[in-house]
Amino acid sequence: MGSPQETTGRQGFGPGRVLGLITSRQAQTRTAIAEVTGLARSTIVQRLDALFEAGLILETDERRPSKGRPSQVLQLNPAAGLIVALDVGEERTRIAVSDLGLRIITERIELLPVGDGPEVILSRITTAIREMIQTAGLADRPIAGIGIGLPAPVDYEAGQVAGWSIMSGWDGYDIRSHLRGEYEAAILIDNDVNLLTLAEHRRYWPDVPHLLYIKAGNGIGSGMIVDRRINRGAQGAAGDIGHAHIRGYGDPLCRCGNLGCLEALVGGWAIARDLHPGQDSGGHGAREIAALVERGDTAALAALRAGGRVLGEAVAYATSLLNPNVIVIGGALATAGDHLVAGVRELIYQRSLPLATRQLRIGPTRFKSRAGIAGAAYLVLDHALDPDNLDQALAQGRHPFRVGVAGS
Amino acid sequence: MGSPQETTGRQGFGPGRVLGLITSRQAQTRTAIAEVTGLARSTIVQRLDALFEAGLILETDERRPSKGRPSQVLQLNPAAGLIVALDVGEERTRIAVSDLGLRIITERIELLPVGDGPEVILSRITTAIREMIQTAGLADRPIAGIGIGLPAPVDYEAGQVAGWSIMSGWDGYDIRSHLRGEYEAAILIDNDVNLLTLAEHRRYWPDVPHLLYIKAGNGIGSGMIVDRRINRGAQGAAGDIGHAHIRGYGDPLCRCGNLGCLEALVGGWAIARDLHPGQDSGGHGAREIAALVERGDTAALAALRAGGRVLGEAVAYATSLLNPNVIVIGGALATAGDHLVAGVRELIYQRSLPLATRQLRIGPTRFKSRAGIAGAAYLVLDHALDPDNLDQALAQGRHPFRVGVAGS
DNA sequence: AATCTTATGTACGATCATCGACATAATGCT
DNA sequence: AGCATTATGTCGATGATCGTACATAAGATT
Repeated sequence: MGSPQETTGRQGFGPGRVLGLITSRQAQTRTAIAEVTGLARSTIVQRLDALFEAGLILETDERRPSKGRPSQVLQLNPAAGLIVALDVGEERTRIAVSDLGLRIITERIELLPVGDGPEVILSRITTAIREMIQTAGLADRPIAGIGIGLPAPVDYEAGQVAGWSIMSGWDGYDIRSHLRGEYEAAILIDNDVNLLTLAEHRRYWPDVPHLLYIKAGNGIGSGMIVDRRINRGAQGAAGDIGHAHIRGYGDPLCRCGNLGCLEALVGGWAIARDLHPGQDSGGHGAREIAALVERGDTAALAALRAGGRVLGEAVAYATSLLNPNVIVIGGALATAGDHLVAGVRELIYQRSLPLATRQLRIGPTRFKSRAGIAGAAYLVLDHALDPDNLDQALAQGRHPFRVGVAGS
Repeated sequence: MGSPQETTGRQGFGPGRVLGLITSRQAQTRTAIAEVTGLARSTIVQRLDALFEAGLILETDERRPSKGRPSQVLQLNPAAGLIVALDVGEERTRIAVSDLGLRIITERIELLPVGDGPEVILSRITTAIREMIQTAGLADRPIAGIGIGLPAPVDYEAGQVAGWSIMSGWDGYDIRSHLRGEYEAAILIDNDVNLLTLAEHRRYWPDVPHLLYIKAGNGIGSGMIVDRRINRGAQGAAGDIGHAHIRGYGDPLCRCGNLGCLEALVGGWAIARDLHPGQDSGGHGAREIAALVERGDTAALAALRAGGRVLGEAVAYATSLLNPNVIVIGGALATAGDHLVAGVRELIYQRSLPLATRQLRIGPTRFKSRAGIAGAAYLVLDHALDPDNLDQALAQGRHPFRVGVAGS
């Protein structure tokens, strides 16, 4: 006991990192934290005092029994702040307000066609948020941040839509400035698939360093966790494989104007198109397929399985390139029975290298309909609880959730 | 001047990070460092004293002129330690000893078939290193680390070959333990293509966050820098695209036993096979092609260009997935004229999304034959100069290059 | 019920990092 | 040559941080 030089090596354990130990459940009692950090317990008490004073932590009812006095379990104070999570879709936007424990307090879905442009949409969203917070009687709680998922490539640093997409009129629009007038919280904007990926990772695979997420809905997209962090790529376009060209399946016309895109082969609209040529599914092929599978339509079922194999080609290649620990498949097509996932699995195990597949786990997402919102919330949480941000704010006596500089 | 709250926010500027400012050329004089860090100049002098004492930095002859007393430019002391870099190939191993400025002091190439197994090879390498250091009169200099590139998937943390490859008999062999008896320096082992990627990034594109490297030689491999760091994947197999299946080119037999691998289409041996069916190039197709192109052989030239287009399909898909800033193409095929690169470029600009390609730069590597060694050296340098390692060592009064715990 | 064991609260002193001030050095400018 | 200007060297004061020591709390054990 008390062997020398047993420090954790790395110094610099500010309040932020201590909070990190608590939220990550690595150490939740005072003595445990002292042991893990190697710091004196008195020092830890100092850190915790700062966190108590800022209202960031609470003592739980729970006590860990021991042979002596039981220890008090500490916890992030869920009521320390609100998280506003937005999942912006092509036609509908899901708005949720949750606490720091990611428990949703209010939720609403607004019909807002993104084509109406950012001014209109953002104003209506702002109104909705204000109403929701008022109605729920939460007006006094500080907002830890606003997380927004958009169906477009996003320049995460700049907080702007980064290029061509369904969101015409949004490209380059300064979303943060628009909302900054209303809120002085951090505003974090990301691509929707990235947020699905983040949610999946944080919720179900937090210990895994590399995860590949495939969204198979009406369109096809992907996101990836590399070394425990989202990879957004140079322009925020990483994961945009929907319009990658896939040889050998007859190059059908894609809605982007090119031929033979992955999406034109296995996107929901494409599978619907192949199931009953001539008819127009009205752009909601994925939902239609899901409905058919529900009814046990064998043609739809076979189409999904075949689509899975085509998708599997693309995923197999991505597997060779990225060598993930886990592949998660989401989107309307993935959750319509196990058929798409089965097709993908089939091809991956057939195609990829044994080394890369030996320990690879492939499966459908376990989220129902709130994955996007969860991702947006995790984004905010990760930012709000970031040790550097926190320590800086606490050192300056500033409230940790009030935005510091011009920063994100 | 002296506006309040102008601190760099992040505290914890130990000697390690100060050294980082110097080596990265962000701030090379005492006053400049003080400005950048926001710390008092006297504090910086303390940090520098520690670095001087450890022999890690030097004052250059260079002085930055100003209106008053010119400032002293500081520099990493290249003679503070030796870097041993090993580029292990299938038949030959290149061994280099360099200083911390990455200037090669001695170099040698040994004929060592990896098939002889780790015991034999490593023993002969050890002998060679000892001879080289003795002959060059460097026996008194500490070794900052030994960097090893292997033509196989490598578990970087464990320092072991991770799966099937040409290196039969190496799988799971504990390379570090073998060398640990001889040296007490850090021993860092990585896949050879990862080291090519690292070298390319550090030497030519240090400011770019995302880089994709393609090695087109006899085999095909790749490596990637994601957020300024190498992505090695779950089992160290990231980038292994040589045996990914590519549809639509007739599925020729690959040397791995499968059909239609990328390597079987555009690997050096495959192109040579197509140029003169029936003959056996003796396994050195890439060199043969390079020689033919040198002589102006039009058939070889056309084959290379066509190969570039096929390779381009794979690279285009990787581009969509990763959205890199830069793609560098290396290997014997890439440096044989511009034909392969031209073919790749052609396909990428045709296939990939405009957003991802608008600012994308694609080109051949500028390295000649020492890229592998450079990568191994950078690996060691990054480790030896890692702020956390350094600060810990200095705090303990330990020499920074003597290995601390059992660690890497 | 008394005792043991472990967690927690609090206070004081030692240590360390950091800073500000003053002295000195080296060049450009007049 | 002398002055202005900027870089650097050095030292003591300050303040935060940390650890030890002692006191108290709460349950387990006997």
